[in-house]
Amino acid sequence: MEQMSAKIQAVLKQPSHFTVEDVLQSTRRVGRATVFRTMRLLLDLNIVCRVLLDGGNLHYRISSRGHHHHLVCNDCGRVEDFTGCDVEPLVQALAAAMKYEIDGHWLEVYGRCEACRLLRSGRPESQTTQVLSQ
Amino acid sequence: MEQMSAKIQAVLKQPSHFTVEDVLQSTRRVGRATVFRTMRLLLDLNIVCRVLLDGGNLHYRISSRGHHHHLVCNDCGRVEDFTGCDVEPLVQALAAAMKYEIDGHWLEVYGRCEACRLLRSGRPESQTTQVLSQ
DNA sequence: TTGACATTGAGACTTGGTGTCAATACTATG
DNA sequence: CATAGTATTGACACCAAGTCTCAATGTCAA
Repeated sequence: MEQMSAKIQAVLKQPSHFTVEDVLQSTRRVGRATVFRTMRLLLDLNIVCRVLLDGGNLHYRISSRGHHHHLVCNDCGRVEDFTGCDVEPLVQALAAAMKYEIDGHWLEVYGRCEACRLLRSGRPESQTTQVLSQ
Repeated sequence: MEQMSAKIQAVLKQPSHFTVEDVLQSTRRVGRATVFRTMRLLLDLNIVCRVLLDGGNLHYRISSRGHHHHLVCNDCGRVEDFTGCDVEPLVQALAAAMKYEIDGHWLEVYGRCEACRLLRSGRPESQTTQVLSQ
């Protein structure tokens, strides 16, 4: 269990968000299974979380601990956490209306960050603006 | 393109939510590729949508057309659409705060429906109550 | 009839993830 | 220190979901 810290260090050095494949690339000599095992562990420990990118790909991301959501820039891929989410009252109302007991929810918001918006004027065209949830 | 209607009929006869594998089971003699192609088409046409189940599995579901979200019962797997979602103001506030231009969002809510809640007293134990987004 | 084009199914391939298992590393404990 | 017992590892086979390719078949219009 102490051995693992090296790998964990490597994982934590990853940029904003990444796939297991990215981790494998950057830390040679670590087995796939080990990386997946480590990711599962880190997920359980709330040290990383998963981001559902527009288009449906799941990436990993160093988590800001605790319940939060993601704001994803579809152009540059940047991901921001936001914690001050006011979905709770909404979810509570829903629970009451539908007579559900709510365990949790999952919210991702997609758009374009300021930098990308400013750059956009002179850009060829944004590839995919189609949103998953439609 | 007219040929496809038979397959589409078969797909539309599926229960609440389903996987491509389910479709393959129920409509013998249709190729995997064809089912995936058809699903993609139906997604584009907003005739089906995808549901992210707790645990991370993506299922398909006949869509109630237009923007909506899902309320998923983790016990029986029942899925309810809800359209009157008031996420918009929240998303707008977020957009302003973060200076993002918002394209869309994805929201799933997980819990236990009334029927399952009533049944629960005499039940062994609910297997996984761990929620994706944590 | 025939040629152009669309649609299909088989099957290879990719990606993300799990399960198995023998080999190695670590940790007592005598 | 030797060594038995347990944990962790990496290689590899496997699985599920989805895409790509391609030859075969179907459809349609001239």
